[in-house]
Amino acid sequence: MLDPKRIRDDRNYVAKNLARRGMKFNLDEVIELDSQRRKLQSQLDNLRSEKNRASREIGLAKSEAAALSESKSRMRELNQDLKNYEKKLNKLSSQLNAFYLDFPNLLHDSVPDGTDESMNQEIRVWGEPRVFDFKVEDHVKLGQDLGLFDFETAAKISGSRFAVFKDDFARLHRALIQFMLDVHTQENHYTEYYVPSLVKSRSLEGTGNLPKFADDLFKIDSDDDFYLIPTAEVPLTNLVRDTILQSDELPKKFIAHTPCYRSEAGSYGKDTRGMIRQHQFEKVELVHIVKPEESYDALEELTQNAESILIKLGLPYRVVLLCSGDSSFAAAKTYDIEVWLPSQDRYREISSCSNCEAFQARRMKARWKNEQTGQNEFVHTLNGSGLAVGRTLVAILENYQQKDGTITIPEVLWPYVGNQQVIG
RNA sequence: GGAGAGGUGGCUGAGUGGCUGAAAGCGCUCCCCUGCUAAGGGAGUAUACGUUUAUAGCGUAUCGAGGGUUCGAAUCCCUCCCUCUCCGCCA
Repeated sequence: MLDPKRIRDDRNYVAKNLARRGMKFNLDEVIELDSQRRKLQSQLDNLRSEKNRASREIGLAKSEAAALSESKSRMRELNQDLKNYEKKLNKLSSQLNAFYLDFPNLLHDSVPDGTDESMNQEIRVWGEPRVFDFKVEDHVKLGQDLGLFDFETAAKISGSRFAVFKDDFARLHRALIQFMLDVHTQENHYTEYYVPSLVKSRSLEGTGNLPKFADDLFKIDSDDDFYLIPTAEVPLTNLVRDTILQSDELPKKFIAHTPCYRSEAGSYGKDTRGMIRQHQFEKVELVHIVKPEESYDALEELTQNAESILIKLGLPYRVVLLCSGDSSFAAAKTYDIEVWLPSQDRYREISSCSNCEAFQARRMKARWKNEQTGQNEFVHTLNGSGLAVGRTLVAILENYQQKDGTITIPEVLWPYVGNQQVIG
């Protein structure tokens, strides 16, 4: 959510910035509604003030019957007025709120203009894509030939966009999770959390997934208002919802491994083969809660933390800065990390690291006590994958494949798979 | 699922219809006193919105949430949510 004060005080900048995302937003209406709301509120406050004063007087002059009945009739009038004003105010407020929830975050000035993915800016490249002296296979063929992937059975059980791994792949998959958690907690100083995979809509509203992107989510069909999380960013960031943190508690660095569930509505035909795009996948998620002045340093740190996993695994990747049109709703600035996939002869997203500034914090009332100003101010929140486990597995299969169809396991994982060095 | 108890400020905990945004204690901050330490004295210490040059002042709202009774609700009534205890069931 944007700062309502900023919308009215700095409307030209806000309008220009929102336009960079390539969408139309009705600022004028919001500003008009907001000014109506404030006017109405102060009228209402005045009425309430009068009411409070009158009822205090009645309390003091309880015995004088004449004054009493006069006051009481005045009170009835007042109450009638109050009801009307309250009704109006509620209506206005919910209208306004709907607008506020609908606006995406303002983009940081360093974000390049652009309409789509093709206009993202390459920031750095790490590693050399391996040169193969044989025909490379994609992860699906590799896994199926080794008998360790089973998409048909997955489809039987759950339909399309699900996977079944077995044996060495199941173990490698688990090992990756363990490895990522260990690196981030031990070397990068994240605090590990175990969190719910089912969350209330309020939590999703806090991160910006609701109300706008309900179609991307799986909702539990019960009376409980539960959704499956699309990412651990949701429960992790909501750890600080409705709190006021002391300045010495910041920065906070959270990590959790969770399954992630996405409906992938609207992605029909995209990545239908294999396990690039699944309804369910595992992810290790990083979240930072920081003071505003530190958030852009934190974004660099977070991104490098995610990159460190790929470096250790020896997987070539690049970092791109998302352009205005490709940046997500809650983000002010996002770096995607893309890993090299030999079968596709290109880089594919494996992590997305975003600074949401105060956007999520304002929605979830996550604040800190700024001792300099004596004020409670909104924290900045950041999140990034560290990494998407399924896609990491894909990258390992493809980049470490050998001519005979077997897979070499990266050395850093050996301790996690009983020193196994080759699959197949 | 059955039975019961309860949700008040950073914490503990008073408060059953009227200057109660809320006693008291603890904690915390500042000041005073004391040679250090300990003890003591005083002041302050929720959040949001509106108004405002103002982190001054003023107004309003908030005692789990919503609704109702009343001139007036933390206090009475209803609904819901949550927590705890015991029993059952289950991972």
